[in-house]
Amino acid sequence: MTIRYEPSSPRYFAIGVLARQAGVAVDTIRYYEREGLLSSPHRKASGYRQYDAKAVEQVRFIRRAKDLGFTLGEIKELLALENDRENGVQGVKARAHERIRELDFRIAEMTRMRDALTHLAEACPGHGDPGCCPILSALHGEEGKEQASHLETSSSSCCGGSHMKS
Amino acid sequence: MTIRYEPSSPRYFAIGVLARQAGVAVDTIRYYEREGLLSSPHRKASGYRQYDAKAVEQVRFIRRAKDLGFTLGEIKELLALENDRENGVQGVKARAHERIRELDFRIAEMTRMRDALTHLAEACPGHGDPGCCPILSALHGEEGKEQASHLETSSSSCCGGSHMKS
DNA sequence: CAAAAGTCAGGACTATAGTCCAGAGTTTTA
DNA sequence: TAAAACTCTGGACTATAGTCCTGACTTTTG
Repeated sequence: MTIRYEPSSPRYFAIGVLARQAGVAVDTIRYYEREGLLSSPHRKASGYRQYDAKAVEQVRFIRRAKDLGFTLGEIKELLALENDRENGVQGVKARAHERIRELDFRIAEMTRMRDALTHLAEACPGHGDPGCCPILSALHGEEGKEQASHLETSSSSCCGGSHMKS
Repeated sequence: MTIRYEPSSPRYFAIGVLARQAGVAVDTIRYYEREGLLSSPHRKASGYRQYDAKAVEQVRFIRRAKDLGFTLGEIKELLALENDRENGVQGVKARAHERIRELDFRIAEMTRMRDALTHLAEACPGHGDPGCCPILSALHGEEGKEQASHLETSSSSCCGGSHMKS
C-alpha cells in the first residue's frame, strides 16, 4: 500500500511506456526499429521489448529532426554519427560538417522567407487599399512594373517606402 | 533566317518550357494544378496550357518552400495569402504572422541543432580517444554520469572544456 | 485466478507527393 | 508534308512514413 515514488526508477519498461514518454504510437516505435533508426532493444524471455531512458531520448530526437523536415533516411545519417565513433573520430567530423552545411543552408533560406513575410506583415498596415503591397503581389507573381521579387529578395523597396497605384 | 533574340519574349509558353524553367517534371506541374497549388492556366484552342513568367516564379516558390520542409498543404496556405488580399488586408496580416511564428520556431530549432553539431565537430579534434565527446554520446543516449544533453542543450559543458573518461 | 490490458509478428491499408504509362490529338521541324 | 517532339486526360504505380488489424501470447490488476 505504500506508494513508491520509484526512488531508483525501474531501469526497464515496455514499449507502451516508451511510446507515451516519447509521444508517439507503439507502432511507430516498432516501425523505427524495423527501419533501423532504433536499435533492437533487449527482450525479456517472453519476447517483450525492454527499453530504458536512453530510448526515450532517441525517439524524441528522431521526432524533433523529423519535424524539422528531415526524412527518416537523413535522420539515420545523423544517428550514424554515433556509429562512426567506432570507425574513428575522422568520419564523425566529416559527417558532422556536412550536416552543419545543410543546416546552415536551411536556416538561411528560412530566415529569408521569414524576413520577407515580416516585411509583408509590416507593410500592409491592416487598413487602406488592398493590393498595395508589392511583396503580396510578388508572392503569386502579379503583373507589375518590376519583376516580382517573390519572397526571395528580402529587402526590396517595399511598402515601407513610397508606393501608390500608378 | 534572322535569329530573333526574342526582344519582347513571347508572352506565353507551353508546359514543357515551364517545367524546364522551374526545374520540375511536366507531370509535377499538372499535379500542382490538380492539387490547387497552381491556378488553371489559360488554354489555347487545342487545350494546350499556356504559361507566362509568373508561373515560373510560382513553381519555383513552391519548390523552395517544399525543400524547406513545408508540405504542399502548408504551401497552399502560404499561397492563400495572395487570395486573402481580396478578403481584405486583415487576413493577410494574421496569416503572415502565423507563418512567421512557425518559421521562427523552425529556425530556432535548426540553429540549436546546428550549434550542437558544431560543438561536436569542434570537440572531437580528429584524433585522440574516440568516445571522448559527451555530445556524441548524447546523440544516441549513452550510459553516462549526467542526463544526456542529446543535441538540444546547445552549450553544455562540452568537450571544449575539461572532459576525461571517469 | 480470471478478466482486462498490453504485447507480439506479419501483413494490409492510408496519405502525401509525385511518377509513369496509354492512346489520342497538336505543334514543330527537317 | 510527314516524322519527331510535344501535350492532352485518366488511371495505375511508386516511395515515404506511418497506421490499423488479426489472432495468439503475456502481464497486470481487481
